[in-house]
Parts: sequence; structure tokens; C-alpha cells
Amino acid sequence: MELHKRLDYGFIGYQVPYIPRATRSARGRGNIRKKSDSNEMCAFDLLTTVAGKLLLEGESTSNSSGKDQSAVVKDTTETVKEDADTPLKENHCNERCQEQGFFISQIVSEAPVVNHCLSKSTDMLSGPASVITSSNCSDKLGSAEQFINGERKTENRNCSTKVEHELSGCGDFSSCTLGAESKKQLKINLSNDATNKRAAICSSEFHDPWDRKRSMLVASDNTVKLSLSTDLDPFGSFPVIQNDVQLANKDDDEKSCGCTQPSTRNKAFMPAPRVGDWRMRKLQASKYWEVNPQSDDEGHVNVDNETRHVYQKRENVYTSERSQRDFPFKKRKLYYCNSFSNSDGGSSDGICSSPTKDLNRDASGYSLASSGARAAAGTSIPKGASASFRSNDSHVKLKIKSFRVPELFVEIPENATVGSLKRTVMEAVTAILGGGLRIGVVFQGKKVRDDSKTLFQAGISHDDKLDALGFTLEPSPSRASPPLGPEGHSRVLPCETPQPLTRCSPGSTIIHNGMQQETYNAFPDYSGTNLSNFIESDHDSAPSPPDASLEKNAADSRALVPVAAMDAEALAVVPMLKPKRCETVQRRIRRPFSVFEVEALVQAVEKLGTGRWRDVKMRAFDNAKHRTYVDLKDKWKTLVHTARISPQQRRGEPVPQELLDRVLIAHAYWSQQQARQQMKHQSETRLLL
DNA sequence: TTTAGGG
DNA sequence: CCCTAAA
Repeated sequence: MELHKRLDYGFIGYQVPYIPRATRSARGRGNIRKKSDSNEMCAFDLLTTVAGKLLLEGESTSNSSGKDQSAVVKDTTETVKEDADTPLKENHCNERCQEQGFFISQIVSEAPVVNHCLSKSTDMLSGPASVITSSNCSDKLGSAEQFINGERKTENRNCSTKVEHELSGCGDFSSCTLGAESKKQLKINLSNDATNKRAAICSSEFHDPWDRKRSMLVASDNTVKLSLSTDLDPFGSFPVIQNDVQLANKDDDEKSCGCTQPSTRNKAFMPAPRVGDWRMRKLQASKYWEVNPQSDDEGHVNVDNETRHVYQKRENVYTSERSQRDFPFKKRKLYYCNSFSNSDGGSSDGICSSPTKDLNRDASGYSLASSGARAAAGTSIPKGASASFRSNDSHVKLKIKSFRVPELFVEIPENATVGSLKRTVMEAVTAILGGGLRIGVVFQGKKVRDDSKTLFQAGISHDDKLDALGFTLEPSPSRASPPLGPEGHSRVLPCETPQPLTRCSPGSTIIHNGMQQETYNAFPDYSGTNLSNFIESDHDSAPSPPDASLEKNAADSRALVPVAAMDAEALAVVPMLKPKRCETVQRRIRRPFSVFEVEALVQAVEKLGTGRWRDVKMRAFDNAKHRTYVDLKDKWKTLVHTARISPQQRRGEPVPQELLDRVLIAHAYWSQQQARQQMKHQSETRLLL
């Protein structure tokens, strides 16, 4: 499989160009705004609204499918323009590729006040960057201005020009002030400095901190930056969804997944409460080849399939699951993946099965956010603040700065031409976008699927919570399940997939089943032992209400059927050594121990020692069904480790030093005891001999 | 099933 | 958290 080197591009996502469509009539300015009372507004309405805005984009994109998108690749030294024949008039935007990363982006601030954006040229635009500009923008500037509404013609022209200038010259980009009425701003970032890779996208005061500290060839951002700003309000009046993908130092896997912890600003914007796990993903990856997922909820799965298909049609170009270790940012990948497949860590699916219930399923570890979510979402009674807010203005003001787009992986021969690369990428993008899109709503890190739920019910009505609101672009269900014919399979198989074709269907909907069930039942009744109290705290973070689970379980059990079938099928094709049931494959949701739990654990271990995990479990976690003795043992292990490392190296919810000290003490003590026991035994046996 | 450890 | 060898 190494006939020739391949460049592995990871498209975790794209910045999808988007220009808010000004509402045709005098209704507004491309604002997502619902006239009706927000409290009455259903999530579905919201979706519709957003989707409507996106439609434009989707159309243009699909129209362009098959054609080569022109692109300007700014390599470190040169600018290449080629094949531009697809005027996407409405799409006037600019796409960039940063460090071999591709993201089509366009930031449009559609707020009334914006005139001071791009002036941070110095550190942003300091070097040649890899920029990909689609025809929509660079080559067809002339027509670009036609986008959307005639009214903007002029303004946009200006902007486009500017853009062009920028793209080619990579010069300073001061600002681009757009027309009076819509006051759009098209902001471009050419971030080039290898070390300072960030897309300087600042809409108004917002700097976009995309940290692109990744190696080349990595297109990392999968967020579509766009603003559907909605109102006359000055920017400051409503939360800015900043795409703080702060994947920097933290172990995404552990705690944050970028979105999970993207700066306090908007934890949930990129939802995906880290549920993903690369391992699981790995499994799934292989599954994708075999199973044709019908899951319409997990867009990326399908996308994967589809994309691969696309590539397989091309001689040398094809996509494949890149090997994990080849990628420096697997974590991120996971993370993004999450939003689609796992996204909610089991929280997404079925969350909303009960319309009236709190959809607040919290993938633990999201604790902070979750508490907020609890407050805002679902059944909980809104705080006074929010209430008053609503009374003043019952409309929900949203500013959508970006959409999440399913990630793509592309593998392409090293000697492939840039042009083919472009085409490849284009195809991939087109495959997704062209197929029609669906909008997903993510709130507080969780997918909101119940379309009938009102924003109020979902907790989306409070200003303060809006920063936790995100939208995702998902392949439409119809397109999502591409006809993966038999040939498709055969074509796919040889590619690799050394892993046993697995046991589960990619559809996380299904996969989540077992896990969720566990989750739901995790906290049956609390009789109120002292320790139970601790754990009860966890109950809070336990995602969803029991009754919701009932309904959901029923649905899931149905969903499981096909899985088994597919599973069998897969096995038939590639016999596995150890066929496993689907349920066993699902990795459990990660549920970080709370301090309370740690306390309980420490206390129990102090008493019982380190070799009696079952007892510890029964003693301290009897009511926490999701904590197995193995979990406790593992937690102890990590606690010991944590206690030994410097505080700076610790991650996650900080454990009080006092507890850590106790951990060390207890650990030392019991280790000693253990050693003594062994000595005893040894001496005894020796004596016997 | 539990433990103990590596992954 | 997962996976497993051992007990």
C-alpha cells in the first residue's frame, strides 16, 4: 500500500463561504430573526430559518459541482490561479488554505456597526500563506458583487476588489467597509507565519483565535465562519460566538476537545463534548467501509462514505482513513468528528425524545457548561435574569459565526498536481454541500433534535446562553446514504482497513444505545447515603431524565436490529477472530470524576486499601452504576499519577491538593502493606520448602 | 468475576 | 476508558 507516497490531507472541516442572505423584503437584513415570540419559536423554526439562509449557499455550491473551482494557491512563493470557470455569483467569498489547510471562509459581519476590523496586519499577514481562493471570489470578482441581492452590488464590488488585492499581494489589510445598508464586511485573513497561524478574522472586536498550530497539510478548521448576525443591536449586545478552537495545549481527548473548552467564551459553540475517542473512531472508520449507514443523523459517517466514493473514482486520488499516528492532530479530528457521530457522546441521540424533557444531557466533563445548560435548558426554571430578559425582549438574537462541517479525509499522491488536488477537494466539498444540507442545532454541547421544542424549552432563549448555541451543517439524509454498491465495497476493501470490519454500524445513533442506557440508569434512586450524596452531584451531570430514556431505549432497540444484520454481513465478508457484539464495542462515555467522587474514592481506599476495588465500589459507589470497580481502580491510578506530577501538568477539573496528598499517603501506605503481605507469603512458602 | 497492568 | 491475562 505504499506504492507511492501519499499526502494525507485532513480536512477536518471547511470554512464554508457564506453570505447571509438579506431578507428579501424589507424584513430585515439577513438576520435570523423570528418575529414571533421566541418562546414560541420552535427549534424547527430556527432550523428552518437558518437553513433558509444557507440554501443559497448550498445551491451555488451544488451548481458548481463537477466544475473546477478556481483556486488560488498561494504557496510560499507563488500564486497560482487556475481553472476558474464557475462563477458562483452568490458565493462571493474567499477561501483560504492555510498551511495546506483548506478552508473556505468568509466572514461576514452583518452587523450595523463594523468598520474596524482587519487592521491587524502585522502579525497576521506576514508571510506567504497557502491560500485557496475559489472562483467565486478571486476570479470572478466582477460577478461576485451580484451576490444575493442587488442592493449590495456596489458595496461588494469594493470589497471584492480589496480582497483580490489582498490575495494577490498579501499586503496589509486594513479594513473593508461595506455599504451602508447591510454593512457587510468581508474579512480575509492570510495568516502565514508558520508559527503564528491564525486566521485573523476579526469581526469588529472579535479576533478569531484559530490556532493553527498544526503541521502543514492540515486543514483544521471545520467551522464555517459566518455571521448571521441578526439585529440592529451593536455587537456587544449579544454574545459572540467565537470560534475559539483552542486546541493548543490541552489534551483534547482529556478534557476539552477544542470545543469543549474553547475558552470560556463559548464552550459549547463547538459542541462535541468530547465523547469521541480515537479508538472508537478507529473502529468506526473501518466500519464505514463496509457498512452502508443509513444513519441520517450522523452526517459525517455518510459523508465519509460518499467522499470515499468520490475519490475512488479517480485514479490516484482517493480518500481513506488516514492512519491515526500519521496525524498530529488526531485528537482534534476526533473532536470534530464528534459533532457528528458522537457528538454528544451519546447525548445527542435521543436527547430530545421527550419533547418536554430537559435535553440537557451532559457528557460529563462538560461540567461547567453543563451546569449552565441545566440552568438554561429544559425543565429547569429560568433564572430571574433570563426571565426578565425575556420580558423585555422575547426574541432570540443569534449570531451564527460558523457552522460545523463534516470532516473529510483526502489522500492524494504526492506527485499529484495542484490542480487535481483542487479538484479532489472540490469534489469532496461538493459531495457534501451539493447534496443538500441540513442544519443541526447544538446547544450547550448537545444536539438539539427535537424540532418541536421551543427555543424557550431548549433554553436557547436567554441571551447569556446563546454563546453555547451552535449550528452544524449536515449532509441531508437523502444524500447521506449514498448507494454504496457492491463494487463500492470491493473497491474499498483493498484499500486497507486492516482492522477487522467491525462490529458496529457507523451510525452512532445506534451505537450510543447501550451507553445511553447505562447512563440513564446510572442513577436510579438515591437513598441518601453520605457517599451517595457525592455521587448525586454527578447525577446532575448525568445527561438526561429517566423517562426520556425509556422512550429512547425503545427506539434504539429497534435501531439495533439492522446493526446486527449488517454486522453479520460484515463478518461474512471478513471473518473476524473475535466477533463481538455491538454493544461491547461502544466505548463508554467519558465521565470525569468529580471532586466529590474523588473524595469518596479516596476515603474508601484509605479504609479498604488498593487491592479491593470491588469493595471500594460497593462502599463508595454502589449507587453509581456507571462506575465500575475497574473504573475506580483506574481512577486511583490516575489520581496517584496526578498527585505525583506538578500541578501545572495536571488537567481537568483540579483535584484539591489535600485530596491528592491523601492519595499519596494512602497509596504509600497500602503499597507498603501489600509489600509486607508479599514478603510474608514468600517467607512462609520458603519456610515450607 | 476480580485484580492488576498495559494500552 | 479499554482490553486482558491471571487469579
